[in-house]
Amino acid sequence: MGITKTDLFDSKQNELAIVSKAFAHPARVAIVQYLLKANACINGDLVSELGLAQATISQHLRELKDVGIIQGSIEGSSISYCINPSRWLQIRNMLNELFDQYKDCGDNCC
Amino acid sequence: MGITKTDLFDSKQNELAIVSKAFAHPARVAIVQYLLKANACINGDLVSELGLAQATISQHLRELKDVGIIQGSIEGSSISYCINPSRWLQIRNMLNELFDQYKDCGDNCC
DNA sequence: TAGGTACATTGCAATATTACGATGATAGAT
DNA sequence: ATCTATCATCGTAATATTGCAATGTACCTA
Repeated sequence: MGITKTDLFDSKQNELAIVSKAFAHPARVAIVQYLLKANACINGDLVSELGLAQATISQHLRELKDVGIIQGSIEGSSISYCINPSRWLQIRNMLNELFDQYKDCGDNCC
Repeated sequence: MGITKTDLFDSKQNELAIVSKAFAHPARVAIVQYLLKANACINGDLVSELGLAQATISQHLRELKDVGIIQGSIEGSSISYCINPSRWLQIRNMLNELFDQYKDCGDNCC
C-alpha cells in the first residue's frame, strides 16, 4: 500500500522519521554539505556542482526547506540558501538524545 | 525516474543517505527506541507493541539489519534482536561529524 | 517593451517503499 | 512423526520518490 501508518506512532517518532528522510538522499546530503562548507549563503550554482538537472535540484531544495533545515532569501534575481541555525541545533539535539540512549550492556547482549 | 544516481556522489554521502534512510520510517524509529529502552535483547514481540502485521515488522527489522544498526541471534525458536554497539557508535560519530561542521555565521547569513 | 537569467512548478515515466496475506522454514513439544 | 510457535520470504496492491523536459514566474537590463 506504500502509505506510512503515521497514526500508530507518536509525534517524536514521526518527527525523527521526517528529519531522517530529509537526509536519506545523497543529493540532499551533498547540498547540505555544500552549504556547510560555503558557510556564507549560496544560491543555486548547485546545479553545476552536482550533476543533476535544475528541476531536480530545485525539488531537493524544497524538501530540505519543507523540513526547515535550510532557508532561502531572494538576492536580486537569484536566491541565497543557507542552513537554518536554530533548526540545525534542534535536529542535532534530537539525534543526540536518541543516540545517547544507548547503554552498553557489555557482552551479555546478543 | 525513481532511481537514485548514486554514482554522482561520494561514498560518504551515499553512506549517510543509507543510514538516514534506515531511520526514515517511524516504525523503524520505534523499533530502535524499543531496543534501546529494553537494553537487553528483545525478540519479535514488537508485533504486539507496534500495531503492524508480523510480515511488516519483519521487513523493517531486515532493513535495520541490512544497514547494520541491529543484529539478531537465534534464541530457541525465537530471535533476539539488539543494537549493534560498534555500528551504533560509528553512526553516531558520522552524524556528529556532519552536525559539527556548522559554523555560526552570526546574523549576516540569509 | 522585449529579451535574458534564475528558479519554481507541472506533468510524466521509471523505480522504490510500505503493508499484508499466504506460504516456507526451523525449532521445540506432544 | 505431527502439531504449534516464531520468524522469514514471496507475491501483490497501493502509494511515494526520483529525475527531467517543458513551462511558468519574477526580476534585471537594454
